[in-house]
Amino acid sequence: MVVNDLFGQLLEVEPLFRNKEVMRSSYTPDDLPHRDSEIRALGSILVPALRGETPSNVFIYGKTGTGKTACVKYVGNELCKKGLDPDIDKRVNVIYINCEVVDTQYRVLQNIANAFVPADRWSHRIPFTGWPTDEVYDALRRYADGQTKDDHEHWVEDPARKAGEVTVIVLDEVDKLKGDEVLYTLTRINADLHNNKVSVIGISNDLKFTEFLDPRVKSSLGEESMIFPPYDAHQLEDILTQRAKMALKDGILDDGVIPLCAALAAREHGDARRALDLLRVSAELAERERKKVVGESHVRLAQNKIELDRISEVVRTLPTQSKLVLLATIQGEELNKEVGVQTLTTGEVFAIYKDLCKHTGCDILTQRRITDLISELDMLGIFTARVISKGRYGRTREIQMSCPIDSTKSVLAEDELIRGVVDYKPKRQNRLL
DNA sequence: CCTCCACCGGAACGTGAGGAGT
DNA sequence: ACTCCTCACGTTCCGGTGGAGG
Repeated sequence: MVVNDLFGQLLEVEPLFRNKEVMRSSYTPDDLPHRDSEIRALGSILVPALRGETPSNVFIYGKTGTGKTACVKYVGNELCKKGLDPDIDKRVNVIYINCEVVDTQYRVLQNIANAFVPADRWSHRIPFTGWPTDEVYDALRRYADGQTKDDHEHWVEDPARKAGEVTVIVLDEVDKLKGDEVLYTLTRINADLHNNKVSVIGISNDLKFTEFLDPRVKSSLGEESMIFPPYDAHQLEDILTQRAKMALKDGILDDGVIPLCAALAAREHGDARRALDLLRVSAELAERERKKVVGESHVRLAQNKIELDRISEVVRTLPTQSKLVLLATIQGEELNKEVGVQTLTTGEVFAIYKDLCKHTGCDILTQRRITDLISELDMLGIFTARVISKGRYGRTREIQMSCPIDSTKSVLAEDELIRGVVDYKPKRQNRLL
């Protein structure tokens, strides 16, 4: 049967959203609830920029979804705006780099330098490869110091800029950076500048990150440090209410929806991103059902969907050997269920795993290695493995799946190597007890 | 109280891929 | 083109261990 006017039909669905972008975590709202003190603190650290003095470098720490990035972006914007005020007239450059995307020394320097290149001078941009790193640094230094390239590619003082300008470089997720030389270079760049100043803001969700840093970097980056605490359920409610007002049409949320989203997200270390995702997915699900109102049931569904998507993604990107271990665990559990036993041990998983390797032609890793792979899968939350002692019968890990078996299997079946053995029936081991 | 199972998990080392320096 | 280094992934070796059963 041919579907008549497929998209026409789909478009007829009454949308519940007014503006979905607002619900994405990348969106920076004009008002950040419950972050006044952090915004004030950051503002007072950066305010010297408006007097042409160098603000201290700042290191910001906080778990995911605590508003670090949003606050920094917000304060950065305000800072730029205020600098344009004719009474003040101090240009401030705020350059934002996400180190998870831009993770090498070269690319960080290149990105920062290119932020100074005006749009009509596109050809002056530094290529993403090809230059020696120190030349990129030199270009960055000159740009930051108020120079620019003329039509003949010579460095000249930029007439549009004045001495005393401050550049704030924001390095989000600094812990993802490969090597700390960039940090060393950037925190010391002021020694090479004559007219202008640079200060660095590092953002991380890993508090231990600084332990591994070169002590010199550590002290200069940590001149000031800030910690963003997680939101509690009430604060999350306020955030959700504020965003929902902008993103969703009026009166489409049941009373319990926002508190429920907030409570669920608060349980997971007060992650606002998580709360917003929950609310957005809930509304999407309701919309797909062509409902006019989002109910608590949609939130529950959304939570399952998010968790399922996460697991699927993790399983999909697992290395082959880990997939085999996971499959062995699933099959061992199914086998045990038939017999009415509930504990699955490392030894059993390893035995089935060896069988699977033989059938697929994969190398068989040692049991020691498999122990580590089992720990990793445990950490990823795919199953739980805890060490127990069975007295006379030894000490081992007790492994139990903690995600839906059928959907996990179908994700595993996407792997060509494994597809042939997903429905393999392992032989029963001779087991005591 | 001691034994002894069946594995845990630390340490040291080997290997190959990929980057940086020269 | 060359070496050197680092890193991820695995192996080998081995001391360590909670508690049921004797």
